Amino acid sequence: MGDIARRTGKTVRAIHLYEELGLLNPAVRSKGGFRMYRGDGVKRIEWIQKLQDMGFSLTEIKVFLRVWEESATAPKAMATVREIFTDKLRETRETIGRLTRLADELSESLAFLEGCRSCDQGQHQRECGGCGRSDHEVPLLVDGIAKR
Amino acid sequence: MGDIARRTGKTVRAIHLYEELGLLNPAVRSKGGFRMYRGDGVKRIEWIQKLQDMGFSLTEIKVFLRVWEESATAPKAMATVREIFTDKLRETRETIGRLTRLADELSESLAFLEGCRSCDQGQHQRECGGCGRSDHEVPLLVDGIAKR
DNA sequence: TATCACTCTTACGTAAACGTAAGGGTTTGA
DNA sequence: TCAAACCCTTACGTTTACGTAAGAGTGATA
Repeated sequence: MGDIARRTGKTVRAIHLYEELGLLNPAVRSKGGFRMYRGDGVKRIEWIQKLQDMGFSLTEIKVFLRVWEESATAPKAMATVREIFTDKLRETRETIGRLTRLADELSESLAFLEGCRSCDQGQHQRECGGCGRSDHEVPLLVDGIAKR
Repeated sequence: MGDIARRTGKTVRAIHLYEELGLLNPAVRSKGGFRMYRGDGVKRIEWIQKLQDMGFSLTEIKVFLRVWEESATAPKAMATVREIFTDKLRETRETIGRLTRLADELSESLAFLEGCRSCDQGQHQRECGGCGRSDHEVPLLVDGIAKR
């Protein structure tokens, strides 16, 4: 157990949870009741991890597996998987787009803040945003700070 | 109140929460005790929203504001802001990188799944992953499903 | 066989960001 | 002035993905 936990970077508790939720089939037990995992288990846990990274919740993963199990034939099963992955791919790309725009905003704000380097040491913080030192408008990310 | 809530897309409860947390200064009240907001308030809420989108928690935003308020001089205040934004920009780019890699994996998996279209209607789902129809290895995203 | 590190089950705890309900005033427009 | 639509405060509820503690058994090693 601790073995697989270390190898997957998950805690023992987390792995127990996955089993409780039905994401991971109960492992073979030693006579004493200890869980004994093999490669399959590790792969499944890494799979779960990847889906989590992509933004799937454990509940969604559960549904994923149920749908899979309920698909009788192979082509149907894989068609379902394709559908799920296609959706997630679109979603992931949207997220990347949003984050890219936010990164751009951050860059712009940082560029604006460069102008603050030439500000008087004596200026009080409350003057920020109203100094008129820059030609550009104060970006929302900066302006929002000074607002009450 | 409902007015500003609609305009920012937040719920009344959320805005109350921001005030409770000290992210939003208590608004001017009507004689009856109703909160009356103006442009500043809206801007602040939009600012909070943007930071949330970038992955700041409300607690982090709180710290952000406290640090700002404690910076006596304007140049110091803005230097702090630069630092926070620089960190977040790096972090955001890392996230974009991770998501991009995941999107690539999704694409690969989808490409692999294309091969499943030519699968026999009669094949049972349990055969999936072991059909040998593809030259490529089964990607983890697909292989993990069949693992127990 | 004694021991020490592990593991088991059970079950309550936690942080985030609100949701929701209760009981009771406030605005405003007809 | 009356009703409908809002808003106020207080406070408990909700979901997610585990964390943590308790009490007890297990495995491997010396």
